[in-house]
Order: sequence, then C-alpha cells, then structure tokens
Amino acid sequence: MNPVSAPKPATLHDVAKAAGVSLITASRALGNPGVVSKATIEKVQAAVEATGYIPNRLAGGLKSKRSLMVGGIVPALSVAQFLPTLEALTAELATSGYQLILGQTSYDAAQEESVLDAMIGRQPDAIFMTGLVQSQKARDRLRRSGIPVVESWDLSDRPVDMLVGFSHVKVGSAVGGYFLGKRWKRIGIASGDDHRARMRRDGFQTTLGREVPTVFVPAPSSLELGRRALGELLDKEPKLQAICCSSDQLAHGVIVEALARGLRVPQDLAVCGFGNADFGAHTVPSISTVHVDGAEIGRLAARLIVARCKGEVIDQPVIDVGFRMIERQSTAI
Amino acid sequence: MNPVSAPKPATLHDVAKAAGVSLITASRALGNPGVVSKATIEKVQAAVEATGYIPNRLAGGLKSKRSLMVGGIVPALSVAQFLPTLEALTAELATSGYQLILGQTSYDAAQEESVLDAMIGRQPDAIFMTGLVQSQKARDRLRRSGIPVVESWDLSDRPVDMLVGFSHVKVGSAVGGYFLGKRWKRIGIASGDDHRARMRRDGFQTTLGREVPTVFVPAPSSLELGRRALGELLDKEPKLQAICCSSDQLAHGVIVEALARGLRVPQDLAVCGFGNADFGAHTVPSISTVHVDGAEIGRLAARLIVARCKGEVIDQPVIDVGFRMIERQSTAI
DNA sequence: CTGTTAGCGCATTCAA
DNA sequence: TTGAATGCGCTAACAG
Repeated sequence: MNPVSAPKPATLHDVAKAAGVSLITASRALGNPGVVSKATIEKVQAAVEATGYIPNRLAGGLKSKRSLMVGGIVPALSVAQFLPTLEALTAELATSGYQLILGQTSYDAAQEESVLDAMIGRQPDAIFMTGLVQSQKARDRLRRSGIPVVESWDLSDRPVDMLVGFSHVKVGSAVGGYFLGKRWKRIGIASGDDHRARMRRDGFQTTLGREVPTVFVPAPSSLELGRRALGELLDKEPKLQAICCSSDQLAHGVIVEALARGLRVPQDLAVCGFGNADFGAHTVPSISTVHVDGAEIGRLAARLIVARCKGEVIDQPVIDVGFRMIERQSTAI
Repeated sequence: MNPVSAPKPATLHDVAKAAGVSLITASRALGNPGVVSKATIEKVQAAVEATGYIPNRLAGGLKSKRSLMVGGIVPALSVAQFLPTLEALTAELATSGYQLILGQTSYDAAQEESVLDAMIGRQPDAIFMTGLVQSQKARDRLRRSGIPVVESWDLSDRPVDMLVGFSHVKVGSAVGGYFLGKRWKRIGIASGDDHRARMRRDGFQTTLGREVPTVFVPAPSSLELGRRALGELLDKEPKLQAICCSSDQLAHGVIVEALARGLRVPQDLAVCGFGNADFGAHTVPSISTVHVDGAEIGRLAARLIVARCKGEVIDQPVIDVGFRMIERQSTAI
C-alpha cells in the first residue's frame, strides 16, 4: 500500500558507523553534547543528516526511565472550558521536548481507572488531570506508581501530588455576594451536574443563606441546554429576576431564550455565567461572568512538571490561581 | 515529595515468579491467552492482582514494533471544528488499546515538520492529521518512515497514504448554487485565512461566476471577528444582501452585529455559516450552515488505522464523507 | 501447551 | 574525551 516500502529506518548504530565513531559517542553527541569534542559533534550531525536518523524514544525511554511523555486526562475533549489549559500545557511541554498522551474519562470513574492504567503502562514522566482524581483506587495506584501528578481546576485538602487550581466554593460565594449587593429576590440557578459546578452552587447558596431553585443539565453544557433550563426555571418560578449559570454557554442560552420570550436582559432578567468564554464579551447583551485563566493553569502545570522531572525541589506544589468577576451588560442594572 | 516512595513497580518477571511459570508464559497469558491453558491463565492473573503489575508498553513496543500509540496532529486544540473528530478518534482508538499523542502545528509548516519528527521518534503505529500534510519535506519523511498516515478534512490528488475528508471546493459550489437560487445580488464573504476556507471561497466564487467582496480574518475564527468582519464588509459594500461565512462562529458574529445595527436577519441580510456548530440550531435566528460529520471522520480514520495495523488490506484508502447544506432561519427568505 | 534463547535501540554503568 | 560491556522489560522466534 505504501509505495515506498520503508528502507529500514536508520538507527544510532548506522549514524555511528557513518560518522566513524562508536555508538555511545554518537549517542552523547546528540544527547549530551557538552561532553564531546566539537569536531565529533559535527561529524555526527552530518551523519544524522545523511542517514535521516530519528532517535527511537521508546528505546531511549526504556533505558533512561525518561519517556519524555506526559499523560493528559480530560473528561471529554469537547468540554470547551479545558481547551486553553490543554493547549497551553501541550505547547509549553513541547518546548522542553515533552509530548502529551491524551485520555478521556467521559466523567466516569471506572473509565478514569482504566485510562490511568493505560497511561501508567506508557511510563509517562508525569500525569496531568483536569479536575481531581475521582476514585480512591485510582489515587492509590497513582501514588504507588511514583509518577508525578498535577491535578487542576480545583482545590483539595489532600491532593495526590501537585495541584494548580482555585476554589469553586469561593467562586460561588463571590457571585452570591454580587447577587446580594444587587438585592435581587427571585433568583434561580442553571447548573451543570458535575462536581465542580455543584461546588459553585453550594458556595452561592451558602452566601445567599438559603436554597435557590435549580435546574441541573448534563455535561457538556450548551446554548441549547441554557434555553431549556430557562424554560424549566420559569415554570418553577415565573417571576425570576436573576439567574446564576455554571457556564457562559448556559448563560448565553438563557439570554437567547429570555429575549425570545420578550424579556429584557438585564432589566427583566439578569444573567451571570462562568468561565469567560471568548464570545461572552461580544454578545448583545454581553455576558457577566467569572474569569479563570485556563491557559495559565496549563503553563504553570507544565512548569511544575518540567521542574520536577529535572529533579528540582518544588517548594510550592499547590498553586491557587484565583479568579475574578467580570461585570458586563447582562447583570449591569 | 511523594510520601510513598515507589516500591519498584512489578515487572513481568515478578508476575511469572509469583505464578510459578516462566516469563514468556506469563507474557502469553496476558497478551495471547488463546495459546495458554486456562489454569495457567488464572494463576497468572492472580499474580498480576497480587503484584499490582502494569505492563510496560515501552518495552513491549520496542520488541514488537507495535507501540499502540497513534500520533494526532492539529493546528491548535482551540479550533472547535476538529474537536468532534479528535474526540471520536481518541475514543474509538481506545477501544482497540491505542492512545493518542497530541501535536500542535500552530498553522506553521516549520512547526509541522518538527512536531512530525517528534512524533516519528515515538514510533507511533499511525499518524492522524487534521488537514493535509503541508510541507513537501514532511510528506517525504512520512512516506519514508513507513508509518501509516491518515490525512483528513480535505481531499487531495496525491495523499501521503490514507484520507478521510470531503471537497471544500464542492462545499463552496453548493453554497454558491444556493445563493444563486435566492437571486441575491449584493453578496459578501467573511472568511478565515486558512487553506480550506480559501478553497471554499474559490468554489463559491466560481459558481457565482465572479469575484465577491471578501474580508479575511485570522484563525481561529470567533464571534468577535464576525462582528468586525461585518463592519468592514459594510464599509466596502453598504447595501449587502447576503454574506457567506467560513464558520458558524463568524456567521454568529455577523448576525449579532447586524441585529445590533438594526438590520433584520434574513430580511435585510441573509447569513450562512459552515460546520454546523452545536449552537447554530438554537440561536435567534438559527444559522443556515453546511453540515460535516466530524465525529464520523474520526471514527472512520480510527477504523482505517486499526485495520491497517492488523495487516488487513485497505481496499478504500480514500473516503469522501461528503457534506450537506442545512437551511435555517438566517437564510430562509 | 510450555520453555529457552536472543535481541528490539538506546543510555547508564564502568574503564581507558 | 572516548569506548566496551551490560541490561532496561518485553516478545518473536524457535524448540521441546
């Protein structure tokens, strides 16, 4: 099928022969040039060009115990929330020669375990998790594997290892405090059914000092689900003044549905989102939200990983990146 | 730092000893159970449980020449267009034990080459590309590496190897034909500046039989860029009747800006997108678009890869998944 | 059905 | 600064 049947990829052996040096000298010329004479390095590099040599990292990793791979685990790739994190993580790791192996859990603890096992078998130098490790079994396995782990997008009393995140309860409190300041009485919540969204809801309700009518929607949230959620909330509470949403996608849907029903936003219904998605600043009305620097989470995680793999001591293995509320038109009343 | 310093992960050697069989028998019990007696398999599995053994796929891959890894290359993770493809690809490959290694090119040919080299060094059993391989150098390297390649999201006269995609020129023609049928005279284009969006524009203009005023925006396209694009197009052509956009994100932005300027959509301005993003069916007005089954592209690619890796003959290495126009409110006039 | 032998390609010991 | 030997953990061959 392949027209040019592969003429056997060159190995380091071929490079060494072509350069007229020993195998190990060739190896050092490429991997540890400081220890080799300049002339030899040049010979070896010429031989690399001539042979089209590409190092076999499987073999290198087997011996050196450094695979230069990092496992990255997400619930699902389609969760827009995590994309900037993954993108920054991948890019930052690439600058140090690491590549990311992707795993998806589908929000399922059993799948999380199996995907982690598959990862561990690949001997990654570290594992990055969006969110916290769910199952206790998986936590134990990770600990025993000795692989550095970075959990993210959350805080925890007992992280598996390192952590870059923020407090969802505090986010909920902050939004709750903002709502209190506006003196809205009839309030509703449209929330994803995942753990982190529930934590934000908890913080929100605690600060308001009462339970708030809530509609839960399945992940991943979307404009469509936001529209439906508003309908259901209005059924529960026809005179709603304000809605707190667990994502900007939901908030957008709530706004679209509100406008379609002839409600003015924010005059008749104020709406707040979460995540500071790219579109939120440019819709009409623009969407008030909570900004979290997802890309920064990815960059910081990458730096922790690289530092740890270099054997450096990490004096701050848990980083709280915080968040900030952004008031836009959808709540500006 | 890790509280429990790893007590040396168990190897197959440990499992064999615990099970009282030879190394290779343990290997077969796990990897090729059909050839081993039931009693032995049970003994080995018990030993696996007892030791907490996780196979080292680096070592296995080195010997067997099957790494069970597939390289996946995207311009950037944040290009929403490709997410369903990647998600389906990853999930489908996982069912056969393969995992995806991620690479990002940032739409840059040099980076494409370097990321491909990094991939090849990891000995993936196949490489999946969103789009076609850009640089000739990279094409040659891939061919010589002998690694199965699936290009996607496009068609080509001379694919590197396998291909799952569709014709962007035909998409443009189809939308052009649709516009012709509506008898709109004053038409504009808001287009991404990438190769595939340009191909669609070419097809569109060819079918219309003339050049069409165009605003190009940088990737990744967004609602914000759509709003700006409409402004620029109206500067060029104040009495625009219809706009063809290279993505639903752009179309959405164009619509938002149009409504903000007091234009009715579609009565004053008709707008068509591309990609059938999830929100397009639920905005007001809903967005006419071209549907491409991105998830199906991922699934088909995964099946091609798995089949090829099994040594099966691929009788159809190039698959055209086609597309279909979806008329919604934004052009229903 | 099971075991023995021999490497996969490279980097970490050592020694020169 | 360079080289020779050794083995990482596993599996493809062959034998029994």
